[in-house]
Amino acid sequence: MKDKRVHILDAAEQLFAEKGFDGTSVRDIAGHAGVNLAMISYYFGSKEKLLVALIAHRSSYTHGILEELNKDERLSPWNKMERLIDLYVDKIVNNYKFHCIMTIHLPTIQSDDIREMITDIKLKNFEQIKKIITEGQKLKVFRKVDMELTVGCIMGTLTQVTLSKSLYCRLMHIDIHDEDTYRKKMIPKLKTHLKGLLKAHLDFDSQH
Amino acid sequence: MKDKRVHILDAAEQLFAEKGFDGTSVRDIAGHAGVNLAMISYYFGSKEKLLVALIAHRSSYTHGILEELNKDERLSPWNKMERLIDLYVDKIVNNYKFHCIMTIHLPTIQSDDIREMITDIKLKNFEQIKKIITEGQKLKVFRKVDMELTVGCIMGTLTQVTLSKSLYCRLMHIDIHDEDTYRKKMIPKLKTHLKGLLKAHLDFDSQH
DNA sequence: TTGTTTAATTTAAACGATTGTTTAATTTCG
DNA sequence: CGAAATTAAACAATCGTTTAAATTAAACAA
Repeated sequence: MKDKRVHILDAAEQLFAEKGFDGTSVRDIAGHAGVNLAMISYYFGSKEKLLVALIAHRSSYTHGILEELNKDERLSPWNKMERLIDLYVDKIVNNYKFHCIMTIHLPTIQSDDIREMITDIKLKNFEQIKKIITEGQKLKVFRKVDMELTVGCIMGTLTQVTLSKSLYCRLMHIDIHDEDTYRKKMIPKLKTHLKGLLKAHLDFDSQH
Repeated sequence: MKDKRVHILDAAEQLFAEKGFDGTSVRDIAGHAGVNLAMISYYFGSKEKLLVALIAHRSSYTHGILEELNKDERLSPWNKMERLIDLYVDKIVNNYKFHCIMTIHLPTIQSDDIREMITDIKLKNFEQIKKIITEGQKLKVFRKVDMELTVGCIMGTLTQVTLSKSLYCRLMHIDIHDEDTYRKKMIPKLKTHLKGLLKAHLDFDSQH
Protein backbone atom coordinates (compact mmCIF):
# COMPACT_ATOMS: atom_id res chain seq x y z
CA MET A 1 0.00 0.00 0.00
CA LYS A 2 1.49 3.35 -1.14
CA ASP A 3 1.67 6.40 1.05
CA LYS A 4 -1.86 7.38 1.90
CA ARG A 5 -0.80 10.92 2.66
CA VAL A 6 -0.39 11.59 -1.05
CA HIS A 7 -3.82 10.17 -1.82
CA ILE A 8 -5.38 12.40 0.82
CA LEU A 9 -3.51 15.46 -0.44
CA ASP A 10 -4.57 14.77 -4.03
CA ALA A 11 -8.21 14.30 -3.06
CA ALA A 12 -8.12 17.44 -0.92
CA GLU A 13 -6.62 19.50 -3.74
CA GLN A 14 -9.32 18.45 -6.17
CA LEU A 15 -12.20 18.95 -3.76
CA PHE A 16 -10.98 22.23 -2.27
CA ALA A 17 -10.65 23.59 -5.81
CA GLU A 18 -14.09 22.30 -6.84
CA LYS A 19 -16.09 23.08 -3.70
CA GLY A 20 -13.93 25.32 -1.57
CA PHE A 21 -12.57 24.55 1.89
CA ASP A 22 -15.87 24.97 3.75
CA GLY A 23 -17.84 23.22 1.03
CA THR A 24 -15.71 20.10 1.36
CA SER A 25 -16.22 17.63 4.21
CA VAL A 26 -13.47 15.42 5.58
CA ARG A 27 -15.71 12.45 4.84
CA ASP A 28 -15.76 13.53 1.21
CA ILE A 29 -11.97 13.76 1.13
CA ALA A 30 -11.60 10.37 2.82
CA GLY A 31 -14.04 8.84 0.33
CA HIS A 32 -12.20 10.21 -2.71
CA ALA A 33 -8.82 9.20 -1.26
CA GLY A 34 -10.09 5.71 -0.43
CA VAL A 35 -9.07 5.91 3.21
CA ASN A 36 -10.87 5.80 6.51
CA LEU A 37 -12.25 9.05 7.87
CA ALA A 38 -10.02 9.02 10.93
CA MET A 39 -6.85 8.76 8.86
CA ILE A 40 -7.01 12.46 8.06
CA SER A 41 -6.81 13.42 11.71
CA TYR A 42 -4.23 10.69 12.24
CA TYR A 43 -1.91 11.98 9.53
CA PHE A 44 -2.57 15.71 9.47
CA GLY A 45 -4.19 16.52 12.83
CA SER A 46 -7.18 18.42 11.47
CA LYS A 47 -8.90 19.59 8.30
CA GLU A 48 -7.25 22.98 8.65
CA LYS A 49 -3.79 21.50 9.08
CA LEU A 50 -4.47 19.39 6.00
CA LEU A 51 -4.91 22.58 4.01
CA VAL A 52 -1.68 23.95 5.48
CA ALA A 53 0.12 20.76 4.50
CA LEU A 54 -1.38 20.94 1.02
CA ILE A 55 -0.22 24.51 0.47
CA ALA A 56 3.24 23.77 1.84
CA HIS A 57 3.51 20.65 -0.29
CA ARG A 58 2.41 22.18 -3.58
CA SER A 59 4.16 25.54 -3.18
CA SER A 60 7.50 23.99 -2.30
CA TYR A 61 7.13 21.87 -5.39
CA THR A 62 6.84 24.84 -7.74
CA HIS A 63 8.88 27.39 -5.80
CA GLY A 64 12.35 26.47 -6.97
CA ILE A 65 11.43 26.85 -10.63
CA LEU A 66 11.55 30.64 -10.67
CA GLU A 67 14.49 31.01 -8.29
CA GLU A 68 17.29 30.66 -10.80
CA LEU A 69 15.72 33.03 -13.32
CA ASN A 70 16.98 36.26 -11.83
CA LYS A 71 20.42 34.82 -11.16
CA ASP A 72 21.23 34.34 -14.82
CA GLU A 73 23.10 37.54 -15.59
CA ARG A 74 23.53 36.83 -19.29
CA LEU A 75 19.84 37.22 -20.12
CA SER A 76 18.51 40.58 -21.27
CA PRO A 77 15.40 42.01 -19.56
CA TRP A 78 13.29 40.99 -22.55
CA ASN A 79 14.66 37.48 -22.49
CA LYS A 80 14.05 37.26 -18.76
CA MET A 81 10.51 38.50 -19.19
CA GLU A 82 9.81 35.95 -21.90
CA ARG A 83 11.31 33.18 -19.80
CA LEU A 84 9.24 34.28 -16.84
CA ILE A 85 6.04 34.22 -18.85
CA ASP A 86 6.82 30.77 -20.20
CA LEU A 87 7.51 29.43 -16.72
CA TYR A 88 4.52 31.10 -15.09
CA VAL A 89 2.02 30.08 -17.73
CA ASP A 90 3.18 26.47 -17.59
CA LYS A 91 3.20 26.47 -13.82
CA ILE A 92 -0.27 27.92 -13.33
CA VAL A 93 -2.15 26.22 -16.15
CA ASN A 94 -0.67 22.85 -15.21
CA ASN A 95 -1.50 23.42 -11.54
CA TYR A 96 -4.69 25.41 -11.96
CA LYS A 97 -6.44 23.57 -9.14
CA PHE A 98 -3.83 24.68 -6.67
CA HIS A 99 -3.85 28.20 -8.06
CA CYS A 100 -7.63 28.18 -7.70
CA ILE A 101 -7.35 27.17 -4.05
CA MET A 102 -4.79 29.87 -3.33
CA THR A 103 -6.83 32.58 -5.03
CA ILE A 104 -10.34 31.91 -3.77
CA HIS A 105 -9.24 31.34 -0.18
CA LEU A 106 -7.09 34.44 0.21
CA PRO A 107 -10.13 36.67 0.77
CA THR A 108 -12.37 34.05 2.43
CA ILE A 109 -10.32 31.77 4.66
CA GLN A 110 -10.93 32.46 8.34
CA SER A 111 -7.63 31.14 9.65
CA ASP A 112 -5.09 33.94 10.09
CA ASP A 113 -2.19 31.52 9.69
CA ILE A 114 -3.38 30.23 6.33
CA ARG A 115 -4.18 33.70 5.05
CA GLU A 116 -0.67 34.86 5.91
CA MET A 117 0.75 31.75 4.30
CA ILE A 118 -1.07 32.49 1.05
CA THR A 119 -0.15 36.18 1.23
CA ASP A 120 3.54 35.37 1.65
CA ILE A 121 3.57 33.09 -1.38
CA LYS A 122 1.73 35.59 -3.57
CA LEU A 123 4.04 38.34 -2.38
CA LYS A 124 7.08 36.31 -3.40
CA ASN A 125 5.66 35.90 -6.89
CA PHE A 126 5.01 39.63 -7.03
CA GLU A 127 8.58 40.47 -6.05
CA GLN A 128 9.92 38.04 -8.63
CA ILE A 129 8.18 39.85 -11.48
CA LYS A 130 8.87 43.29 -10.04
CA LYS A 131 12.57 42.59 -9.95
CA ILE A 132 12.72 41.88 -13.68
CA ILE A 133 10.73 44.98 -14.56
CA THR A 134 12.82 47.21 -12.30
CA GLU A 135 16.03 45.91 -13.82
CA GLY A 136 14.73 46.54 -17.33
CA GLN A 137 13.80 50.08 -16.34
CA LYS A 138 17.26 50.77 -14.97
CA LEU A 139 18.76 49.63 -18.28
CA LYS A 140 16.38 51.96 -20.14
CA VAL A 141 14.89 48.99 -21.95
CA PHE A 142 11.50 49.14 -20.18
CA ARG A 143 9.60 52.36 -19.74
CA LYS A 144 8.08 53.62 -16.50
CA VAL A 145 4.83 51.82 -15.70
CA ASP A 146 2.47 51.23 -12.79
CA MET A 147 4.37 48.43 -11.07
CA GLU A 148 1.55 47.03 -8.92
CA LEU A 149 -0.94 46.85 -11.78
CA THR A 150 1.50 45.66 -14.41
CA VAL A 151 2.25 42.68 -12.21
CA GLY A 152 -1.46 42.51 -11.37
CA CYS A 153 -2.27 42.34 -15.05
CA ILE A 154 -0.05 39.30 -15.57
CA MET A 155 -1.26 37.48 -12.49
CA GLY A 156 -4.82 38.64 -13.10
CA THR A 157 -4.96 37.22 -16.60
CA LEU A 158 -3.76 33.87 -15.29
CA THR A 159 -6.22 34.03 -12.42
CA GLN A 160 -8.98 34.84 -14.88
CA VAL A 161 -8.47 31.74 -17.04
CA THR A 162 -8.17 29.70 -13.84
CA LEU A 163 -11.31 30.79 -12.02
CA SER A 164 -13.39 31.26 -15.16
CA LYS A 165 -12.15 28.10 -16.82
CA SER A 166 -15.74 27.02 -17.55
CA LEU A 167 -16.31 30.32 -19.31
CA TYR A 168 -13.22 30.08 -21.47
CA CYS A 169 -13.97 26.48 -22.35
CA ARG A 170 -17.32 27.64 -23.64
CA LEU A 171 -15.82 30.56 -25.58
CA MET A 172 -13.13 28.37 -27.14
CA HIS A 173 -15.46 25.42 -27.82
CA ILE A 174 -13.54 23.01 -25.61
CA ASP A 175 -15.26 20.31 -23.58
CA ILE A 176 -15.04 21.33 -19.94
CA HIS A 177 -13.68 17.91 -18.94
CA ASP A 178 -11.05 17.70 -21.69
CA GLU A 179 -8.05 18.84 -19.69
CA ASP A 180 -5.47 17.98 -22.33
CA THR A 181 -7.08 19.99 -25.11
CA TYR A 182 -7.57 22.94 -22.78
CA ARG A 183 -3.90 22.99 -21.83
CA LYS A 184 -2.73 22.40 -25.37
CA LYS A 185 -4.68 25.40 -26.62
CA MET A 186 -4.53 27.73 -23.62
CA ILE A 187 -0.83 27.54 -22.81
CA PRO A 188 0.54 28.82 -26.16
CA LYS A 189 -2.37 31.25 -26.41
CA LEU A 190 -1.46 32.74 -23.03
CA LYS A 191 2.26 32.88 -23.77
CA THR A 192 1.79 34.64 -27.09
CA HIS A 193 -0.74 37.09 -25.73
CA LEU A 194 1.20 38.03 -22.61
CA LYS A 195 4.48 38.44 -24.46
CA GLY A 196 2.86 40.68 -27.06
CA LEU A 197 0.98 42.64 -24.45
CA LEU A 198 4.05 43.30 -22.33
CA LYS A 199 6.14 44.06 -25.39
CA ALA A 200 3.76 46.86 -26.27
CA HIS A 201 3.29 47.96 -22.67
CA LEU A 202 6.90 47.99 -21.53
CA ASP A 203 8.87 48.91 -24.67
CA PHE A 204 10.90 52.04 -23.95
CA ASP A 205 11.13 53.24 -27.54
CA SER A 206 7.41 53.16 -28.32
CA GLN A 207 5.45 56.33 -28.75
CA HIS A 208 3.19 58.02 -26.13
CA MET B 1 -39.29 49.44 10.61
CA LYS B 2 -37.67 49.53 7.15
CA ASP B 3 -37.70 46.60 4.76
CA LYS B 4 -35.81 43.78 6.39
CA ARG B 5 -35.14 42.16 3.05
CA VAL B 6 -32.52 44.81 2.31
CA HIS B 7 -30.84 44.28 5.66
CA ILE B 8 -30.63 40.56 5.01
CA LEU B 9 -29.27 41.10 1.49
CA ASP B 10 -26.64 43.53 2.76
CA ALA B 11 -25.53 41.19 5.52
CA ALA B 12 -25.45 38.26 3.10
CA GLU B 13 -23.35 40.21 0.61
CA GLN B 14 -20.78 41.14 3.21
CA LEU B 15 -20.54 37.66 4.72
CA PHE B 16 -20.56 35.72 1.45
CA ALA B 17 -17.69 37.93 0.27
CA GLU B 18 -15.76 37.55 3.54
CA LYS B 19 -16.36 33.86 4.26
CA GLY B 20 -17.86 32.37 1.12
CA PHE B 21 -21.30 30.81 0.73
CA ASP B 22 -20.51 27.59 2.60
CA GLY B 23 -18.50 29.39 5.26
CA THR B 24 -21.45 31.58 6.16
CA SER B 25 -24.33 30.29 8.30
CA VAL B 26 -27.86 31.62 8.09
CA ARG B 27 -27.63 32.35 11.81
CA ASP B 28 -24.62 34.56 11.08
CA ILE B 29 -26.54 36.42 8.38
CA ALA B 30 -29.55 36.85 10.64
CA GLY B 31 -27.33 38.14 13.41
CA HIS B 32 -25.62 40.72 11.21
CA ALA B 33 -28.94 41.79 9.70
CA GLY B 34 -30.54 42.09 13.12
CA VAL B 35 -33.45 39.82 12.26
CA ASN B 36 -34.73 36.52 13.51
CA LEU B 37 -33.27 33.37 12.00
CA ALA B 38 -36.56 32.23 10.51
CA MET B 39 -37.05 35.48 8.61
CA ILE B 40 -34.55 34.35 5.97
CA SER B 41 -36.64 31.32 5.09
CA TYR B 42 -39.76 33.43 5.41
CA TYR B 43 -38.59 36.06 2.90
CA PHE B 44 -36.32 34.11 0.56
CA GLY B 45 -37.23 30.43 1.01
CA SER B 46 -33.73 29.11 1.60
CA LYS B 47 -30.08 30.07 1.89
CA GLU B 48 -29.51 29.16 -1.73
CA LYS B 49 -32.45 31.22 -2.93
CA LEU B 50 -31.08 34.10 -0.87
CA LEU B 51 -27.89 33.97 -2.94
CA VAL B 52 -29.96 33.89 -6.12
CA ALA B 53 -31.91 36.92 -4.92
CA LEU B 54 -28.67 38.69 -4.02
CA ILE B 55 -27.14 38.11 -7.45
CA ALA B 56 -30.33 39.15 -9.22
CA HIS B 57 -30.62 42.25 -7.04
CA ARG B 58 -27.05 43.48 -7.40
CA SER B 59 -26.58 42.59 -11.07
CA SER B 60 -29.77 44.31 -12.15
CA TYR B 61 -28.56 47.33 -10.25
CA THR B 62 -25.36 47.64 -12.25
CA HIS B 63 -26.47 46.11 -15.54
CA GLY B 64 -28.11 49.13 -17.11
CA ILE B 65 -24.98 51.24 -16.74
CA LEU B 66 -23.13 49.69 -19.64
CA GLU B 67 -26.15 49.24 -21.90
CA GLU B 68 -26.17 52.68 -23.46
CA LEU B 69 -22.43 52.73 -24.15
CA ASN B 70 -22.51 50.85 -27.44
CA LYS B 71 -25.54 52.73 -28.65
CA ASP B 72 -23.80 56.08 -28.77
CA GLU B 73 -22.71 56.26 -32.40
CA ARG B 74 -20.84 59.53 -32.06
CA LEU B 75 -18.07 58.09 -29.92
CA SER B 76 -14.88 56.81 -31.53
CA PRO B 77 -13.60 53.34 -30.55
CA TRP B 78 -10.96 54.93 -28.35
CA ASN B 79 -13.53 57.11 -26.63
CA LYS B 80 -15.78 54.12 -26.13
CA MET B 81 -12.93 52.11 -24.69
CA GLU B 82 -12.01 54.88 -22.28
CA ARG B 83 -15.63 55.28 -21.23
CA LEU B 84 -15.92 51.53 -20.75
CA ILE B 85 -12.84 51.44 -18.53
CA ASP B 86 -14.12 54.35 -16.47
CA LEU B 87 -17.48 52.65 -15.97
CA TYR B 88 -16.07 49.20 -15.25
CA VAL B 89 -13.45 50.37 -12.79
CA ASP B 90 -16.01 52.44 -10.88
CA LYS B 91 -18.51 49.62 -10.94
CA ILE B 92 -16.20 46.87 -9.74
CA VAL B 93 -14.15 48.78 -7.17
CA ASN B 94 -17.29 50.29 -5.66
CA ASN B 95 -18.98 46.88 -5.58
CA TYR B 96 -15.94 44.72 -4.97
CA LYS B 97 -17.79 42.54 -2.45
CA PHE B 98 -20.31 41.54 -5.06
CA HIS B 99 -17.60 41.03 -7.65
CA CYS B 100 -15.77 38.86 -5.13
CA ILE B 101 -18.88 36.72 -4.62
CA MET B 102 -19.40 36.30 -8.36
CA THR B 103 -15.78 35.36 -8.97
CA ILE B 104 -15.02 32.94 -6.17
CA HIS B 105 -18.33 31.07 -6.52
CA LEU B 106 -18.20 30.51 -10.28
CA PRO B 107 -15.77 27.59 -9.91
CA THR B 108 -16.95 26.37 -6.50
CA ILE B 109 -20.71 26.72 -6.19
CA GLN B 110 -22.50 23.37 -6.33
CA SER B 111 -25.84 24.65 -7.57
CA ASP B 112 -26.13 24.37 -11.34
CA ASP B 113 -28.69 27.18 -11.48
CA ILE B 114 -26.44 29.64 -9.68
CA ARG B 115 -23.38 28.69 -11.71
CA GLU B 116 -25.30 29.29 -14.92
CA MET B 117 -26.57 32.57 -13.53
CA ILE B 118 -23.04 33.76 -12.84
CA THR B 119 -21.81 32.48 -16.20
CA ASP B 120 -24.52 34.37 -18.05
CA ILE B 121 -23.68 37.66 -16.34
CA LYS B 122 -19.95 37.27 -16.94
CA LEU B 123 -20.63 36.35 -20.54
CA LYS B 124 -22.64 39.53 -21.02
CA ASN B 125 -19.74 41.60 -19.72
CA PHE B 126 -17.42 39.76 -22.08
CA GLU B 127 -19.61 40.46 -25.10
CA GLN B 128 -19.84 44.12 -24.11
CA ILE B 129 -16.09 44.59 -24.27
CA LYS B 130 -15.70 42.37 -27.31
CA LYS B 131 -18.13 44.49 -29.25
CA ILE B 132 -16.11 47.64 -28.76
CA ILE B 133 -12.85 45.96 -29.74
CA THR B 134 -14.38 44.37 -32.83
CA GLU B 135 -15.79 47.69 -33.95
CA GLY B 136 -12.42 49.37 -33.53
CA GLN B 137 -10.76 46.64 -35.56
CA LYS B 138 -13.24 47.05 -38.39
CA LEU B 139 -12.43 50.77 -38.49
CA LYS B 140 -8.71 49.95 -38.60
CA VAL B 141 -8.20 51.83 -35.37
CA PHE B 142 -7.42 48.74 -33.27
CA ARG B 143 -5.05 46.05 -34.42
CA LYS B 144 -5.74 42.33 -34.41
CA VAL B 145 -5.39 40.86 -30.93
CA ASP B 146 -6.32 37.76 -28.97
CA MET B 147 -9.93 38.63 -28.15
CA GLU B 148 -10.50 36.21 -25.27
CA LEU B 149 -7.33 37.16 -23.45
CA THR B 150 -7.53 40.88 -24.13
CA VAL B 151 -10.91 40.90 -22.43
CA GLY B 152 -9.51 38.48 -19.86
CA CYS B 153 -6.70 40.90 -19.14
CA ILE B 154 -9.12 43.74 -18.34
CA MET B 155 -11.42 41.61 -16.22
CA GLY B 156 -8.47 39.75 -14.71
CA THR B 157 -6.78 42.91 -13.50
CA LEU B 158 -10.00 44.00 -11.82
CA THR B 159 -10.46 40.53 -10.35
CA GLN B 160 -6.91 40.64 -9.08
CA VAL B 161 -7.31 43.84 -7.10
CA THR B 162 -10.63 42.51 -5.79
CA LEU B 163 -9.56 39.07 -4.55
CA SER B 164 -6.09 40.16 -3.46
CA LYS B 165 -7.25 43.41 -1.91
CA SER B 166 -5.34 42.61 1.29
CA LEU B 167 -2.18 42.20 -0.77
CA TYR B 168 -2.58 45.50 -2.60
CA CYS B 169 -3.38 47.32 0.60
CA ARG B 170 -0.09 46.09 1.98
CA LEU B 171 1.83 47.05 -1.17
CA MET B 172 0.28 50.51 -1.29
CA HIS B 173 0.55 51.12 2.46
CA ILE B 174 -3.18 51.48 2.95
CA ASP B 175 -4.96 50.27 6.08
CA ILE B 176 -6.99 47.21 5.11
CA HIS B 177 -10.11 48.65 6.74
CA ASP B 178 -9.85 52.11 5.20
CA GLU B 179 -12.27 51.64 2.32
CA ASP B 180 -12.35 55.28 1.29
CA THR B 181 -8.60 55.68 0.90
CA TYR B 182 -8.41 52.41 -1.01
CA ARG B 183 -11.04 53.53 -3.49
CA LYS B 184 -9.61 57.03 -3.80
CA LYS B 185 -6.19 55.65 -4.71
CA MET B 186 -7.12 52.49 -6.59
CA ILE B 187 -9.79 53.84 -8.93
CA PRO B 188 -7.66 56.47 -10.73
CA LYS B 189 -4.67 54.13 -10.60
CA LEU B 190 -6.67 51.43 -12.38
CA LYS B 191 -8.15 53.80 -14.94
CA THR B 192 -4.79 55.28 -15.89
CA HIS B 193 -3.07 51.92 -16.06
CA LEU B 194 -5.75 50.15 -18.11
CA LYS B 195 -6.11 53.02 -20.57
CA GLY B 196 -2.36 53.16 -21.12
CA LEU B 197 -2.08 49.42 -21.37
CA LEU B 198 -4.85 49.09 -23.94
CA LYS B 199 -3.57 52.12 -25.85
CA ALA B 200 -0.26 50.34 -26.34
CA HIS B 201 -1.85 46.96 -26.90
CA LEU B 202 -4.58 47.92 -29.35
CA ASP B 203 -3.13 50.86 -31.27
CA PHE B 204 -3.13 49.98 -34.97
CA ASP B 205 -0.27 52.28 -35.95
CA SER B 206 2.25 51.05 -33.40
CA GLN B 207 5.20 48.94 -34.40
CA HIS B 208 5.48 45.11 -34.09
C1' DT C 1 13.04 -20.13 10.01
C1' DT C 2 10.41 -19.77 14.41
C1' DG C 3 7.32 -17.26 18.35
C1' DT C 4 6.84 -13.17 21.00
C1' DT C 5 6.76 -8.36 21.84
C1' DT C 6 6.20 -3.62 20.63
C1' DA C 7 4.83 0.04 17.79
C1' DA C 8 2.30 1.80 13.89
C1' DT C 9 -1.67 1.68 11.32
C1' DT C 10 -6.59 1.12 10.42
C1' DT C 11 -11.21 0.67 11.69
C1' DA C 12 -16.20 1.36 13.26
C1' DA C 13 -18.58 3.84 16.40
C1' DA C 14 -19.69 7.58 18.98
C1' DC C 15 -19.01 12.38 20.57
C1' DG C 16 -20.99 17.13 21.01
C1' DA C 17 -21.59 21.04 18.16
C1' DT C 18 -23.51 23.26 14.33
C1' DT C 19 -25.92 23.13 10.07
C1' DG C 20 -30.43 24.65 7.18
C1' DT C 21 -35.14 24.36 7.75
C1' DT C 22 -39.74 23.93 9.82
C1' DT C 23 -43.28 24.36 13.23
C1' DA C 24 -46.55 26.40 16.01
C1' DA C 25 -47.47 30.03 18.95
C1' DT C 26 -47.36 34.96 19.48
C1' DT C 27 -47.22 39.79 18.28
C1' DT C 28 -48.05 43.62 15.20
C1' DC C 29 -50.86 46.54 12.68
C1' DG C 30 -54.14 48.04 8.96
C1' DC D 1 -61.23 40.84 13.51
C1' DG D 2 -57.71 38.81 10.46
C1' DA D 3 -53.75 38.69 7.66
C1' DA D 4 -48.89 39.57 7.84
C1' DA D 5 -44.87 39.57 10.50
C1' DT D 6 -42.06 37.81 14.12
C1' DT D 7 -40.58 34.74 17.56
C1' DA D 8 -38.52 30.74 20.30
C1' DA D 9 -38.11 26.10 19.99
C1' DA D 10 -37.40 21.94 17.87
C1' DC D 11 -36.29 19.11 13.82
C1' DA D 12 -33.21 15.73 11.45
C1' DA D 13 -28.91 15.82 9.13
C1' DT D 14 -24.23 16.64 8.84
C1' DC D 15 -20.12 18.62 10.57
C1' DG D 16 -14.97 17.86 12.51
C1' DT D 17 -12.95 15.25 15.85
C1' DT D 18 -12.03 11.60 19.26
C1' DT D 19 -12.04 7.07 21.23
C1' DA D 20 -10.94 2.50 22.00
C1' DA D 21 -10.60 -1.74 19.92
C1' DA D 22 -8.73 -4.45 16.04
C1' DT D 23 -5.39 -5.29 12.66
C1' DT D 24 -0.99 -5.05 10.47
C1' DA D 25 3.92 -4.40 10.35
C1' DA D 26 8.42 -4.31 12.35
C1' DA D 27 11.90 -5.78 15.56
C1' DC D 28 14.23 -9.06 18.06
C1' DA D 29 15.77 -13.31 20.36
C1' DA D 30 16.02 -18.19 19.85
